[in-house]
Amino acid sequence: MSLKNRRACGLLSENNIGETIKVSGWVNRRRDHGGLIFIDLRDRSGLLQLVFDENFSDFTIVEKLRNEYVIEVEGELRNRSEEAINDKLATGRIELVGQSIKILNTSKTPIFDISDDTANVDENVRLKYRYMDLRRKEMQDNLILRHKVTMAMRKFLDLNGFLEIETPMLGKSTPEGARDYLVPSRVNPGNFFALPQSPQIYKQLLMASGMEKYFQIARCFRDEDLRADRQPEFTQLDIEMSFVEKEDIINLVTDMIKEIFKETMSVDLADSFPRITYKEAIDKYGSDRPDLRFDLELIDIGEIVKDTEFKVFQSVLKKGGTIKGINGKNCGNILSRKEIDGLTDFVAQHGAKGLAWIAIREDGISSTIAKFLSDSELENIVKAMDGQIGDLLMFVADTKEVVNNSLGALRLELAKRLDLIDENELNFVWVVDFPLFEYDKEENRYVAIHHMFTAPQEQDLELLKTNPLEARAEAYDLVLNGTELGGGSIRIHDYNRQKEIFDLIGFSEEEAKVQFGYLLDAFTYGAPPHGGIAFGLDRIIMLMRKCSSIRDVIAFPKTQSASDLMLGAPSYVTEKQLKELSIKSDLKKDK
RNA sequence: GGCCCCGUGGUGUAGUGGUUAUCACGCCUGCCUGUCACGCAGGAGAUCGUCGGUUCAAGUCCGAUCGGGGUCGCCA
Repeated sequence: MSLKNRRACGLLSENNIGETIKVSGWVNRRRDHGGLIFIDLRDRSGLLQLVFDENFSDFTIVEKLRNEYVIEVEGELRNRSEEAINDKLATGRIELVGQSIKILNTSKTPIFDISDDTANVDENVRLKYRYMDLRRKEMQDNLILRHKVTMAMRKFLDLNGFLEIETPMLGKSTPEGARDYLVPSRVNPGNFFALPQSPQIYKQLLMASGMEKYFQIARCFRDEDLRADRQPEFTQLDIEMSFVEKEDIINLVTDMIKEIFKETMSVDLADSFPRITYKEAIDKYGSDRPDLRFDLELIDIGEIVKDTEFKVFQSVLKKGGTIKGINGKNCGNILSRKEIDGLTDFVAQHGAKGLAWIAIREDGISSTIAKFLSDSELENIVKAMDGQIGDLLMFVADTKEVVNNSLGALRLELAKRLDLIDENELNFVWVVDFPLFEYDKEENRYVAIHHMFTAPQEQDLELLKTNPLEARAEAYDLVLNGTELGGGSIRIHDYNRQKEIFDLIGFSEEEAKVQFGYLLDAFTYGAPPHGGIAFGLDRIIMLMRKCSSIRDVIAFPKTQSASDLMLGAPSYVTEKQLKELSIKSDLKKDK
């Protein structure tokens, strides 16, 4: 029997009844009735029930089959009898009667159950035996969707005139941004390449090259600590276009996202996504990636208590801080005193020194701070926050940053506890009008919020000279359910403008030339106006598949300590290798 | 670097300082011709992550360490 003419298990149907068919795959499960054995055969397309009875010439081979053996079987496809139909299976109305069988490979007893849909196996084990984990249907579906999404992206962008262009992995370390992964250069001792944190500069140079419309499904590397949605290497859909304005890019990628959801999940999204300014997002939700599936808005009560006697509020306001509250609807009834104390610990993780609260009860107000506030202040606060009986009003008074961070996080936490989130909703929002800079107190200078090639908004150009922190950028982020899917900007394409920005973030002319001379040069040879965006592919797939970590949509991900449990990477290398690279380690080797 | 959680047969788990360390699935042997989480009978399988401490006695308490996860910092 040759491997040719193999059919896909999951694609067979009643249309194939009576045909002699060859299938091959893995033994998903066997049911041995003595003189009759059923095998659920699994291949990538699905499951098919095979039947063998004791009259079959190679029945002794069938008796030896175990889970995950790889077999090839030829036989006749037939209808199951009425009572034997299994509605849970796509191929539940048919079965293959085995007429010949060959064991292509045996398998040790699987470490965990491949046929079980639930991934309730320790992630350690799954990662060490990743090739087994990836046999599970859930994981196959994740990678299949990922494939479909990238295909849809390529198709959409191709139809819109984009060129897919590869850029180098071995590039140059640049200041700002994340920590680089470095690669030593053997032929240039003491010199290092950096793996790209993103193809940002390359794609701008491609615009200077006249490519006009570029995209790449690009691997990016950042040597920072890991999270559920952060891996040291991850994939971006990277896009850049010439002769465009912000609206062109927003419109294009809105259409692309719609197309992707339609084509891969048959989901119809709205024609356009709502927009929110950065300022409004921070003011109302305490985050630049607000989850708008629920309300729980932050309310500033600074104005109400501006003349308060309450020392804590007084001193915060005097120092230019902020006092905001959030109304935990009905929380007064739901949360115990202990749980409320727990929320205090929760906001403390985000820097808040305390969580003041006012519980509105049937019999009046219960509060940690009521005694420090006047009746009218109290009344106005309750009114401003629409406090009803049963509500729990919670407040943080601190610097603007701490207030927004802690209440933004509390908002999400409350939504979870109060079960306010509709898991099936797809809430897209564009966040626009980001500031160009923020102030870094440690380094005592401005730093770019997006990156230093982002163009300022036309009407804010004057502010660059007077009050740079007020200047807004021509930048935009696309947020889905509180996760930043992607972000981009219109770039600077003018030599002097770019120098001005470098100057503001404290780059000397000298330094700018050394670091980015080639880019500045490019601007002097007719670089077109351009802009673009980049999307986190892993995050998109994670959200589409409702996974809790991008590890589940990456074939071979790394653990939180950035290691690969299957390969045992990273690992020590030989002294000879290091020597060739002119590298010395100051760590004691323990092997 | 900080905080929090987890680590017990192959897998998932139970386990008030004193048990022969619980149960389910899986595995092995035998039986079984319509199952699909097949069934029935029997069996094997655990240095309780590692090291140290407290104690007459530690899976259990304490400390350290290793591994995994969540999160803050960090991630333009």
